[in-house]
Amino acid sequence: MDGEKTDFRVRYTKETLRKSLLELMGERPIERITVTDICRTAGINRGTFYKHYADPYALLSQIQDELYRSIQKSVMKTVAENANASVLEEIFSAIAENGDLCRVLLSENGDKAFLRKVMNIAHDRMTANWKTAFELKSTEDVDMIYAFIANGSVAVIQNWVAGGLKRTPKEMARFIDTITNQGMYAGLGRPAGKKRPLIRSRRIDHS
Amino acid sequence: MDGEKTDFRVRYTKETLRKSLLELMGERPIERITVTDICRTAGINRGTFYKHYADPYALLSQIQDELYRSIQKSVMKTVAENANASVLEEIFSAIAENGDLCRVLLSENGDKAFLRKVMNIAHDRMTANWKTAFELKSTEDVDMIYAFIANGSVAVIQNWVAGGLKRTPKEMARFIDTITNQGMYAGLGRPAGKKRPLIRSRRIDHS
DNA sequence: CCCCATAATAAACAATGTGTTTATTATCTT
DNA sequence: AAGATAATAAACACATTGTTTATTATGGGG
Repeated sequence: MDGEKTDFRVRYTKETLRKSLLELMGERPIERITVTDICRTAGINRGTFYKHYADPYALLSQIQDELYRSIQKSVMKTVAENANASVLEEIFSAIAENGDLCRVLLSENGDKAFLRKVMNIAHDRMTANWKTAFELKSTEDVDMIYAFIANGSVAVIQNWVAGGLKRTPKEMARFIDTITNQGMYAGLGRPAGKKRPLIRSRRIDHS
Repeated sequence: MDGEKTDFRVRYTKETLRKSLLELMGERPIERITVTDICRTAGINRGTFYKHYADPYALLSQIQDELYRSIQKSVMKTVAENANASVLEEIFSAIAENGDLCRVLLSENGDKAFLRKVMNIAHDRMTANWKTAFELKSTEDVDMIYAFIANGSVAVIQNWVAGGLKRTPKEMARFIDTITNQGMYAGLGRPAGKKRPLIRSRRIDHS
C-alpha cells in the first residue's frame, strides 16, 4: 500500500513521526502523548502532522495495521503450505521477528486491544476445531472459553516480550497448548522439554 | 473512611460527581472525559471539583478503591470463616452484589487493570497452593501460568458482567476451576451441571 | 539541468480545557 | 443567631487543538 512512496520528503516525514511516537510510547501511554509532543520530538511542523494524520491514534493505528498485516501474512503463508502447522506458533514467530516493534507495541504502554486482534487471527481456526471435536449446541461456552484462552495468551505474550523473548516460539506455543488442553496442572507439572503422560486425577484446589 | 461525612454539602458534591463520571463512562472511556464534562453533567462548579480531586482519574480511583475494599472484605470474611471456601467464587459473588457499579467499571470502557487488581486478591492463595502441590524450582512457570489464568478470568468476568450476570457465581467459579485444572477440553465437554470423570487423553489440536 | 508541482515551514487564529485564585453567596454545625 | 465552612461565579495565564495563511525548499519529469 504505502510501501511505494515516491516522494522522499513524505517518506522522511512519516518515518520520523513514526519513530518519535514509538520513542514517546516507551515512556508513557498514547493517551498522554500530544500531537505537539510528537512534532517537537520529530522536529517536524505540526501542520505537517495534520496533513498526514488526524491525531496520534491515527498514527499508531497505521503502525499497528502494518505489523498486523505482516503477522497475518506470515501465518497465512505457513498455514497454506502446511495444514498441520500451529497458528499459535506462527504468531509467536512473527512477534519474535518483529521484536523491536513489539517491545513497544505490546508493552505496558501498548494496546491490549491490538494484541487481542492479533490473537484473533487464530480465532476461527481454533473455535472451528473445537466445534467439530465436540457436538456443541451452545456457542456460548465456546465463546467464553475462547475469551479465556485468548486473553490468557495475550498476557503470556506480553510477559514473554517484556522478558526479552527468552524462550523459543515453539516452546511458547507448546506452553499455551498444554495449559489449554490439559490445564494448569499439566503446564506446571511437566518440566520444560520432557514429555510425560497425562495425569489421572490429582485435582488441585486453587480456590 | 469516607463513610462518615459530616457535612451534607460535601456528601452531595462527591456523590453527584461520582454519579456523573459513571454516567459519562457509560458512553466513553475516561481518557475522553474532561473535568469540565463531569462538572457540566453534575451541575457543579469546576472549582469545587478541584477542591476534592486532582483530575477525573483521581475520582475514578476513589470509586474503584471503595469497590475493591468491599470485595476484599467479603472475600477475607468468607475465607476466615471457612478455610475451604473458594476465593474465586467469593469474588464472583461480590461482583454480582455490586452489579450496577461493575456494569460500568468492568465494561468495555472500564479499566482492565482494575479488574486484574481484583483478581489478584486470589493470587497469593492460588500460587501458594500450586507451589505446595508441586515441588517447584522456578517461579517463572508459576508466574506465567498465573498471568494466563488471571487474564483469562478477567475476560470471562467481563463477558459475564456484560451479558447481565446470567449464571450464578458458583457456576462461574466452577467454570474457571474446571478449565484451569483440566483444560478447555473438560470445560467444553462437560455440559453445565453434570460432573464427569476426568478424561484420559483425547487431545485436541487447536493450532 | 531547469522548472513546476508538491511538500514542509512559520506564524497566526479561535476554541476548548486546565489549574488556580478571588470575592461573594449559601448552608451546616454548635 | 453566629461563626465556620462549602459552593459559586468570574477571571487568569497557560497549553493543546485543528485550521489557515503566505513563504520557502525540494524532488522528479521533461
